[in-house]
Amino acid sequence: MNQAEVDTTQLLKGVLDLAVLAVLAEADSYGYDVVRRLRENGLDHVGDASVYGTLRRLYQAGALNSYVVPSDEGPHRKYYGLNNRGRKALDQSAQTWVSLSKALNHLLNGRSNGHGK
Amino acid sequence: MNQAEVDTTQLLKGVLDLAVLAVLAEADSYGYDVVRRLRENGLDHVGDASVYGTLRRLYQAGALNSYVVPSDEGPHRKYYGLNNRGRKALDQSAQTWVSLSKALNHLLNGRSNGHGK
DNA sequence: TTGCACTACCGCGCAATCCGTAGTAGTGTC
DNA sequence: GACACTACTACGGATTGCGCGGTAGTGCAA
Repeated sequence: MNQAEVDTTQLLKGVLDLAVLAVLAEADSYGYDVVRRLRENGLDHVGDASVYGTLRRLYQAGALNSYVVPSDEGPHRKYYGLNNRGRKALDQSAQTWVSLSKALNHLLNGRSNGHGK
Repeated sequence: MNQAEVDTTQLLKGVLDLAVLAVLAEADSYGYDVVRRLRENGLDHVGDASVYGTLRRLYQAGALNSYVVPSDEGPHRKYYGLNNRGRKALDQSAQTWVSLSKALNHLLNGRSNGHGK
């Protein structure tokens, strides 16, 4: 409550889309698996519901196409994959990210840090 | 509306706190000036209301102290500065940021990009 | 005087989105 | 029948940035 630190949650807010897009760029995938890959890549605290939500949003935005694949070891899987729009979106988002990322790092380095205990 | 790109707005959501903290780490400042510095550093689209809000939130969270300085060329200025808590918060937030930033970049580089345009 | 621009700050309501919890459903195992 | 794992969905809650508009003080020009 009275913590002033930035919460991962808040950071994730703008970044999840990008992360999911990036994961899907590697290979088509379904929700459950996306969550796993995200976690393997350092996004530990991602809730599954967030990912499913993101997936659906991106799909509705026209960035993904999807197809259902019956699974041999569980329920069916709803695969998602990038389409043209998705790739463009990834490209743009990546740029936006990089530019903001640079700005932030610049600000953080502006600190005359180094006397850090 | 039907764009799938990441909006700067959403990215800012998690980052504004950090950015403001970083700016204040350089030197005490007041809202109007923080906005200016943020913009000079690449955070172009920051609304002033967002900054004032952030400042107040951080202050209420106990990360900042503030004092009013009468200005000779306009209204008074409400200065804000980092205190101990604020520095710690900045430190922690910066770490969180770096770690997420790394994860993201890792994901983005995972792309076999490079055939760019 | 009146009007305008600039500095400086604040309040309100909106919209977006991530989370936690819980629920549904299919399969396999004990 | 109970449980675990896979896979997806629904719902309400909380946070937070934004746009718009308002209040004030100063200085300049007409």
